[in-house]
Amino acid sequence: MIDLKLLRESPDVVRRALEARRSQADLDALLKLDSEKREMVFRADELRKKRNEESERIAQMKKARADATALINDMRAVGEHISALEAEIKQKDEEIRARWLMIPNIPHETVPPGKSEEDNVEVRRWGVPPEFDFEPISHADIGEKLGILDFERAAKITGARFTLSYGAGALLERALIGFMLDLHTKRHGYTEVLPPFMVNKDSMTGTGQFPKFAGDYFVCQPDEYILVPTAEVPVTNIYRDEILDDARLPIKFAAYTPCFRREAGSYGKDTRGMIRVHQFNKVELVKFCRPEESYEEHEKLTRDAEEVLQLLEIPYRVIALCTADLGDAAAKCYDIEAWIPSQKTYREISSCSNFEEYQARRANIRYRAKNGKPRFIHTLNGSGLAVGRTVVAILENFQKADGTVDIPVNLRPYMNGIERITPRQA
RNA sequence: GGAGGGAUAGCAUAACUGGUAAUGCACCGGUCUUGAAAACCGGCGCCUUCGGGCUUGGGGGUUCGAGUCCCCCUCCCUCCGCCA
Repeated sequence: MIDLKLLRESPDVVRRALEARRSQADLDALLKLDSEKREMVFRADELRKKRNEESERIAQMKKARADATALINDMRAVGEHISALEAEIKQKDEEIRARWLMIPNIPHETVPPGKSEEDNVEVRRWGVPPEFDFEPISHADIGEKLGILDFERAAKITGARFTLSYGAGALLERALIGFMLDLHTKRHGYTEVLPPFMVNKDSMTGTGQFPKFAGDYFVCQPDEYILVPTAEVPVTNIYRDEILDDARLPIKFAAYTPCFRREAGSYGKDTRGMIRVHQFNKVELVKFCRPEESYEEHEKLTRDAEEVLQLLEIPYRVIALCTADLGDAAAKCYDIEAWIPSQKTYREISSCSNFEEYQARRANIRYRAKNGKPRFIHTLNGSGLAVGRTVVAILENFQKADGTVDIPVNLRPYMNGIERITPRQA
């Protein structure tokens, strides 16, 4: 949610920012509704002022045992007028909020301008893609040959785009979750949190998924709870409608959750394997910090996520998303992409965003600043990392000609000492 | 699922038969001071066209006027039932 006052006072600044993201949000309609509502609020306030004054007189008259009937009748009419105005204001407010919630965030000045994802900018690269003296195969093929991944039966149990893991495959997921959580809590100072895996609509609205992208998620009937698409939603909403103490900032959480996404509109993309699935595991990093610190914290958060890949010896690059590719809620975003040998390209494995006040305004998360006034906090988050895609990266980058897969050295303690995955004896 | 109790500002506590939210602590600014504490003054939730208006978990209703009376909902607590 952007600052309405900014829109009111500098509409052109907002307009240019939204043009940079190729947004079609109707700012004029919102501005018109806003000024109409403000006019009505002013009129209602004047009437309330009158009613407050006259009510006080009625009380005095009654105390003096004088007849207040005429005044009471007058005030009845004023009360009806106020009620009518209030109903109009409420309706106007709903229209305003509906439009307001659809307006994306304003990109930060350091975000590269662009027309499409083609204009994203590579910021840095780490590691060298491995050379193979054989043709590397996909993680799906590797996993099935090793007997640790079973997409056919996953489809039987549930449907397309689900994963079923056995033995070392299942252990690998669990090991990565533990490895990532330990790294972020012990070395990067995050507090581990295990949130609910279902959330309500207010939480989805708070972080920006609702109402604009409501079709992208799984909703449980009849309660209408939503399966979390990312831990960002439950964890950011921990402090919804709260005012945080300045001394506690920044607050840093690391959370493991499964993530559930409908992946509507991605038919035909990544149909095989576990790159794009309806349910995957992820360790998410979430920060709440003071506005003046959020860009420094954003860089740090990105480095925290990168370190996972470095310790796992997986080559990657960091991309700064351009204005056209930025998610609606983000002011700035880095994607981290891991090298995927079978596709001979880098694929997204983490997305690290600074939302500035956008989510805080929606979720009403504030902190008490040094001057004593409550201010909107800045929220950030990033995958640290997507576990399923990390499994993909390990299987593919560490594959051997004989079909076995080495386990990165730093992960072995979490793999019960296993150094290499060999075919499972079913 | 059933029965009962509760929700007031960051926290804690008030508000006769309805009369327009009081007080303490914490915090911020100021006065005073070498500095600090104490004391005192102001602020301490939101909006404002700067006149004011709104705010007692949320939403309706009654009333000239609702923290207070009525209805619905949410959450928390206690007990019963069910359950991993």
